[in-house]
Amino acid sequence: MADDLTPRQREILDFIRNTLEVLGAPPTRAEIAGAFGFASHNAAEEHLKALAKKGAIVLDPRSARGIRLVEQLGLPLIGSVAAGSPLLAVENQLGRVQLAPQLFSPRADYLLQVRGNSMTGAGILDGDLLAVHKTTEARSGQIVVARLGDEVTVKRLRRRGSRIELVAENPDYAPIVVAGPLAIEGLAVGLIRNGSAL
Amino acid sequence: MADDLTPRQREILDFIRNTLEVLGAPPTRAEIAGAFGFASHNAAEEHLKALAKKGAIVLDPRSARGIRLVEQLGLPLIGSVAAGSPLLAVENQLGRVQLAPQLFSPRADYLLQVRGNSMTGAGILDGDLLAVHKTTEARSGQIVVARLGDEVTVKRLRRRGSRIELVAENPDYAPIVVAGPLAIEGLAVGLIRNGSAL
DNA sequence: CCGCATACTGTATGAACATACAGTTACGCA
DNA sequence: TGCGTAACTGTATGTTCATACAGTATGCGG
Repeated sequence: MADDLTPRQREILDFIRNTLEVLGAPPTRAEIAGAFGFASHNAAEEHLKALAKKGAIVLDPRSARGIRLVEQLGLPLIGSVAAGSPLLAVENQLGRVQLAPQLFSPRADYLLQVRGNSMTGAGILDGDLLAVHKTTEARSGQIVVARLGDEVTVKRLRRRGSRIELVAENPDYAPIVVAGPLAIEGLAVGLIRNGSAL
Repeated sequence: MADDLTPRQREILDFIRNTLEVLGAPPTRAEIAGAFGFASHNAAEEHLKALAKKGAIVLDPRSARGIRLVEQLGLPLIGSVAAGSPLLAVENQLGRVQLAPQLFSPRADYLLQVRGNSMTGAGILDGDLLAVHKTTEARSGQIVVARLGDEVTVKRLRRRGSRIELVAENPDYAPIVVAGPLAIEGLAVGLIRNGSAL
């Protein structure tokens, strides 16, 4: 969907890329119009809308120079999660990792930096980046990101009849039998290990 | 001058860096004020002015999000110089090279792509990028970028009494005795050779 | 030939932004 | 003790920007 751009739209996209490199910030509508000789900056606005609809850019509403190239968007990297805050809250984000979400299946929505050794048996080590697909549904046997009260944890989900367990992949950790409210935040769909952690 | 920042100014600079990475564009004054809890965005404005005065950033006047980090500014790369145009005119710039100007001493102001073999004896080959410090003063024996009428040339400056010569470092080229107007554009302070030219 | 998409001109409006000026408080320096 | 600088609050102003609406011209698929 992001590939079927018209020649003109491709030119606009290239101009945005170029402005980003030369100026260090995305262009305004007026700058686009100026560069292409448009008499009306609305022409630029409509090109941007078309590019946004086709998924090439994301527009930040009412923000000056609020144009973002999807190609350099990457995935948000979530570090330790502050108690009570939504997983994807800005204060939990360590930054962004340049990575195509489609590399995983289903699509990864964010990366979670794993803490602890409870999943070493599944090859998930301390410090690894876990690619997570945001969903509330998971089947038994899948590795999930779950929230137990204020705690966010990565475990394997087990349904035994009506009983739900979160099982660690490490003999040192006992399975957690879910009693209270269990919120599944997402499904593990991949893993990234930094060279220095090998 | 860009290093003697106060702790607070360093925090602001870090926030700009972070915003640039996370958002893809520099922050506005309001965003800075919001992030630091300032009640007045003028506090942000003054920090930006201080950072600009100390050379850490460059402010683009009246431009939304017009903050540029000097550290990622790089040096302009000058290619062939169009007759009659100022050396640093935009049409002569091939781009920018990510390089700390302080790498050279005195500080390099731009890079000039050398054409021809007149300075091979000094180890300056065709295609090399010559780091140039912008100045009009040079001592005898120094390698300078000089303008002779419409021509821009790189040669070694020689003063013999009242006579001024521009000497090539290649036996195939005869020294130029300066008669007409000589404008010294700059002083060679370093050299960069691209791997493919080795 | 009609409808629809692309690619614009021209105009308008309100919110976002940069930026100046007048103060205040605290701290180090001479 | 007084002065300069850093780090703010509070207010104000005008421009920059995003963005909507009403048109026009062209080409393409049905």
